[in-house]
Amino acid sequence: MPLPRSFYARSTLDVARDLLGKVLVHRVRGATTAGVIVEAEAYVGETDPACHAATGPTGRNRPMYGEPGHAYVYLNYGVHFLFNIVTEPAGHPCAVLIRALQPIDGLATMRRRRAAARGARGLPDHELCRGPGNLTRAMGITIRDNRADLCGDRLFLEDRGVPSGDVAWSPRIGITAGADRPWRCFLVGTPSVSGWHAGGRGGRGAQASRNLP
DNA sequence: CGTTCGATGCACT
DNA sequence: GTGCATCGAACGT
Repeated sequence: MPLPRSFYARSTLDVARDLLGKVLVHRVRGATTAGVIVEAEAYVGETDPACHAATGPTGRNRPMYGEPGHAYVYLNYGVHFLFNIVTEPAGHPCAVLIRALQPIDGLATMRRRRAAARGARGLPDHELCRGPGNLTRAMGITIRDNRADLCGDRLFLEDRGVPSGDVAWSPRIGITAGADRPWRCFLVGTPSVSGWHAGGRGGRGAQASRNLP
């Protein structure tokens, strides 16, 4: 059962944190894939220099200005689709980037898609949806899913009561502008989480906390 | 281990 | 024409 739109129509940082432990489900051509969200990043409106809305409304970022609970998907580096979830009431151009999943349904489909893309074969389960570009590939999410209503029955999120572990916040990965804002959150100790972990090498300031940054 | 770098498409200036 | 919210192969230490 999809999460209600009210779930998304809240503060982006709250939604990002609450998405951890929720399950992303994609049904396409009879194949279902699903995974638990273990890592996400908040992009918070026109005043956030890393947010696509920092330049004001454009053709690309238009979905962010619309109703919450919709997908914002775009092609990045000409290679990878990145999947975002639009948050906050319409008119507030905010979204949460999903960066990693713990796969739970359709592992064989995921493995086939990853292998078809780059010939990546024999991947361990925890690498199938590790990283924002990898998870869209494994889940079969493409530009066709841009603006999809996540309150429908094709691409949606649901609460399966997965026990959520400790949450940590850190700076966002792969950006330059706005790199000082600790708006990446993840479940500590989950092998599917991309990049560096709290307390991991580099010690780049991840804070273990259930609270907001 | 670590860092660099090419692939590849398109939105935006 | 410039610059990416990436990935992983290839190289250096």
